Amino acid sequence: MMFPSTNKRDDAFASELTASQQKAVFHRDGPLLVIAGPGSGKTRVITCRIAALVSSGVPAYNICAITFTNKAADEMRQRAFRFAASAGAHISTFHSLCVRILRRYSEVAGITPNFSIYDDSDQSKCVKQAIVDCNLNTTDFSPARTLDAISTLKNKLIDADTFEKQADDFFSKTLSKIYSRYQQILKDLNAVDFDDLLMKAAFLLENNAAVREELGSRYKYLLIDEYQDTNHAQYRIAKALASTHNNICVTGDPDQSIYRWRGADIRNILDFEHDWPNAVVVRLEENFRSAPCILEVADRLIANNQSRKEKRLIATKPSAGKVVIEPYEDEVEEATGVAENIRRLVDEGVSLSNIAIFYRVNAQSRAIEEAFIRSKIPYQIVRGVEFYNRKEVRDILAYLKVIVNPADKIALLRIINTPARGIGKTTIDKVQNFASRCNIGLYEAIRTVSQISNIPQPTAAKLTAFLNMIEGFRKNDSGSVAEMVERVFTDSGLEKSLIAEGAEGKDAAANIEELISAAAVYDKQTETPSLVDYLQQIALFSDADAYNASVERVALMTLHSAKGLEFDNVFIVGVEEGLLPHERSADNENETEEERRLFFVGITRAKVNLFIAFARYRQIRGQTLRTIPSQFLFELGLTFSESSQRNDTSYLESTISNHQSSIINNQSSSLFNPGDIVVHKKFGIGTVKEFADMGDNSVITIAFNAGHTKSLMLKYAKLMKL
DNA sequence: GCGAGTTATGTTTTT
DNA sequence: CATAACTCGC
Repeated sequence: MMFPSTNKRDDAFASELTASQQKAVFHRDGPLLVIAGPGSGKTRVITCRIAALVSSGVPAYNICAITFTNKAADEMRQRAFRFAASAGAHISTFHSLCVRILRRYSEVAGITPNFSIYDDSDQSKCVKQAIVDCNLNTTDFSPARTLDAISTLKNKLIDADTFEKQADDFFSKTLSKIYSRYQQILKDLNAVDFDDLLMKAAFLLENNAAVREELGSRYKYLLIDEYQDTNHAQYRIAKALASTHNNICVTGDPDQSIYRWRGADIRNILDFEHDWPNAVVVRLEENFRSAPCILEVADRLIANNQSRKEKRLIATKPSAGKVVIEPYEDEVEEATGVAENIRRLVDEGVSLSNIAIFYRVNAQSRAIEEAFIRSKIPYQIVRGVEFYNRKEVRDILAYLKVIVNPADKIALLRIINTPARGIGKTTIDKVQNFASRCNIGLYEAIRTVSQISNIPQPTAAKLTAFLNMIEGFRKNDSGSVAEMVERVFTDSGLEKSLIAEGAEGKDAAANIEELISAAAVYDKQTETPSLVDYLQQIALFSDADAYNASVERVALMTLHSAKGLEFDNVFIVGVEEGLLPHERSADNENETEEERRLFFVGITRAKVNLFIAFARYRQIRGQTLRTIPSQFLFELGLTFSESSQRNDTSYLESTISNHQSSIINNQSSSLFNPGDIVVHKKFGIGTVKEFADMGDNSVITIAFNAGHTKSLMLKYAKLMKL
């Protein structure tokens, strides 16, 4: 059988395709479910499948592959398109596909194609407004929780009208009001949030047969990777797209489902056979990635999940590599230890690009970074959205948004006086009042500023000048995004104001230069570049998209971003109760199981060596806290010391031994005894020197590890005993 | 209208 | 602790 070549690695791989892999790759028509463990080559199977379909006569144009991140899409495109005939297949994420569909069928979808895509800070502003508009206050209705509830509804494809009908209790009724108002606000601003993209596309496909059939015959073969992490909206989109041809192929691993909190519904993959009765099921349980010892611990760990179908990980690699659990005293030593391990690996000839550090929360990256800077280890933090969240970048993007979509009031308010041009709060309020009285948008109101009676002439002139500037940008849109960014930067006065700021502004200006280069890359890579398309694309960027595998740097990322990647050497840090599993999932068994899957995902990224680290003390939000090793560590079936080898407990023992006699004498007669280790909210950890139990008036003397000794009134001191 | 300084507040993971 | 929101003086 001739096998289409995709890339070198795939060639080698193809010549030794297992029987199951062949079955999946060469399956032609009808539904196909690939249940595939980590490292089983499931993404490669999809890539090969695209090529196989093409070589069996299916035009690439008729193939649509959906990946989890833009990065994964890029990679798949690159590999699939090595087999030239595959070029033209549509490969993207669900969200990007929806943007494309909504733009193409904007009229039917009831949306203007230049819509803004709102990120969570924009969303938060809109929902706050919605809450206020409903005569509620944001203390009773927390914007974050409200947004969460709305997001959950949208992911289930329950729109505001439907929810209004089913809301029966007070809370639901209130939420329903906010939801409706929030949607109205978004509509007025010609904006959508992430969930709207899916919801609107799903409704469009379901309610409009013509669109559904047109897209169904365009995408005759639908392939979806990471299917275990799709939500209900994505499920319905997939179902609608595949309803005419039934050629749907999904791959996934229920054990790697880590986005339930975001609406991912594991039933999508579990019920696939039920949904598509004649589905062919292929299981890929062989693992071609990791050393047997790594798979062994992964297997033992995941076996602790109750709600799971048993699945084995079959090792195919020869024995090599190791798994170690390393205890450290605190997060600084942990980071230093990781750095030392890396130095050792480098001495053995390991390339930095073969090393990754995973952590549960982004805040953990700081200690690691500091250690790497000290040890001069080059690293890259995989946080793509961070760049686009910088103030100066957001400012420029807000200009672009207004140029594309003047109805975008959030963006307009951001730039109307940035840089300062004499349009202050009072003026803006006046224009806003006028706008709402006339029932027009803010931008339109500025256009008719002469009609606003109480704005003084000089201020009106400033508003008009601002408007003319934006209109000027709009008229001179050549299509090149880089050119536009550059023009906006200089003509808006932002460049000037940054230069005036001095050193800090210089950094900011450098970031804009970077933005211009990035835009230039976009211009070059896109067939018909446009500002609208550019803005809608970058709105969908994720952290994982920033990972650059080709640079000689250690990669630092969250466990979530690690999905789909692999490294020879993996470090997972902070494996402690409260962090992994995260404290917010402690009271819920389902959530604890998801945390376990997250750890499982992290572990199975490692090809050769796996280093798992935890610290006995950790600074969390400025407080040093005593930690407990994660329950997951004990589930790995390895032996490990619970105290750090380096310092052992000397740090504690030295303080305790000074007071040993008093401990014995006093027994535990009172609340606190000399020698007790306590934590103070502000001063951190310390040792009790003296304690006189006088009920409400007790005074306690503590020698804090920070160096000072303090006597505190017990009733105010809020101490925690360790 | 502007910006510095202060105070409140919220803290997981992300398309 | 880190950032956002807010106050107050210029």
